Amino acid sequence: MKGFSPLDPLLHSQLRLAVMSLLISLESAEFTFIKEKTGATAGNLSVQIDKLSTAGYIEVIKSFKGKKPLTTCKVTKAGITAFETYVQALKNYIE
Amino acid sequence: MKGFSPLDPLLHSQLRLAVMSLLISLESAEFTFIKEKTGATAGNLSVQIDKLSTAGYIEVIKSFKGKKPLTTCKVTKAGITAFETYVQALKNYIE
DNA sequence: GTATTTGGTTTATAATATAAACTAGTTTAT
DNA sequence: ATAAACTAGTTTATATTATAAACCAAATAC
Repeated sequence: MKGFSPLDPLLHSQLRLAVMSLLISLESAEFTFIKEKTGATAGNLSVQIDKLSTAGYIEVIKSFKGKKPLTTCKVTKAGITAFETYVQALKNYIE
Repeated sequence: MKGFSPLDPLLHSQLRLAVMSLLISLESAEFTFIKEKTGATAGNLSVQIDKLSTAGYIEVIKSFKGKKPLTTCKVTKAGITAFETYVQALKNYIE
């Protein structure tokens, strides 16, 4: 019978999962790009990126593109591992 | 690029997803059985079953086993469809 | 009889997600 | 040069969700 191992609550969120999914396939991405691709509001995205960053799942790099502030996100080793673990756990639920 | 179609919030919950997963493979199951398999507390399970039932994803049948109350859950057609849709959407995030 | 267990439900609290309001600075138009 | 509108976010407040604690009624065990 199935195991139903716990699902990392940090990843079990539509927006955070989408962000991680994007970052894993792209290595790194800009805030505005992620915002577009996910359709999230800036506020929500800012909060969720902060959570992923605090958890050490992503790295947030603040710089400037010309004179405008630029926030770039990059997935970390820990983030990739967590994502893979989450996906494996999920499979117990959906297969 | 990936689509990130929305994930049915009713199914995007660890416990409710586990309940649906169980019911889909077993057709129907008793409250106590689901409680054991999922490791949920009775209170939490009661609430989540109620939500799935209100949504029409499961049918809840109340009867008696001898003299004790017996709650049996059965997945509905709508529930199966919703689950399948959820799984397809999820694949955009995790593949 | 009374204490405990079974099979739950209801209600309260904690956690999360989301949106609205705000900050700081830039570009554009007048 | 200054006001209006835009970019790129952050902070804070609110709504929603998840979870747990407290409760209830009946049955069984002592």
